[in-house]
Amino acid sequence: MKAIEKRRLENLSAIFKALSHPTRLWMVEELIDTERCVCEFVEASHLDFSTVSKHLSILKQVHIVEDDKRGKNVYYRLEAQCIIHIIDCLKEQRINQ
Amino acid sequence: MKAIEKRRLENLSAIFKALSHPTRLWMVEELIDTERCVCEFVEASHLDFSTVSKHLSILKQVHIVEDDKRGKNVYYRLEAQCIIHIIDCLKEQRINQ
DNA sequence: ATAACACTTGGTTATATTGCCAAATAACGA
DNA sequence: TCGTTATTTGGCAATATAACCAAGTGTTAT
Repeated sequence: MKAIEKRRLENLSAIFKALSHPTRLWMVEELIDTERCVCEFVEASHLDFSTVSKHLSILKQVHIVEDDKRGKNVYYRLEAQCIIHIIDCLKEQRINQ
Repeated sequence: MKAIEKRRLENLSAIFKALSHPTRLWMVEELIDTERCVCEFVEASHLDFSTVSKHLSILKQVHIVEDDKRGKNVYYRLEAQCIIHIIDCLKEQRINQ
């Protein structure tokens, strides 16, 4: 396999990897209709601030979300709108227990 | 968070997790227009037979692929057709290096 | 039967991921 | 300025993942 093809597969799989954790998937769904600051995720999830921040940075790294700082807060919103369709599409999918 | 909601997110994230490895993504793309037996993936990837088999079983568990045995070979094909659109959709996606 | 082939499964080791805590940074208010 | 709040970063321990090898299963060919 060529190096460029390997790189393409690594990049694409990184996006799926970002979505492969229940918490991050929940975050993405939360961001579908509104932006949220980190503290809102912390409050709703009961996870540590650092944990939430790291999850969001993984989503940000692959451009699924984008952020901006306003005052003391950092607000996150969905950047990759196509994620909405993808999640919808996969909701049909069966899983073996 | 309710248990049923937790389960839903775990199931959905399992699908993304299955797609989150370059080798498995490559396999899925290979299966878009044709079925393939395990040995074809082994030959093309230079990975161990057991490694290839395990990757395929992860894809099978979440119903992305299905298989059937004919003679000595096990043939895999794409079960979740919507994966094609998903991969197309994400090809547009940027990644930070 | 038994040998060969095409897998799958179990075991082990190396590496990656996830969670928390503690410390660093940055903005705001007193 | 100093303290408080909001967030990020670094470090560590527990767990999960991925690779290989070896052994097991099932089918075909001799």
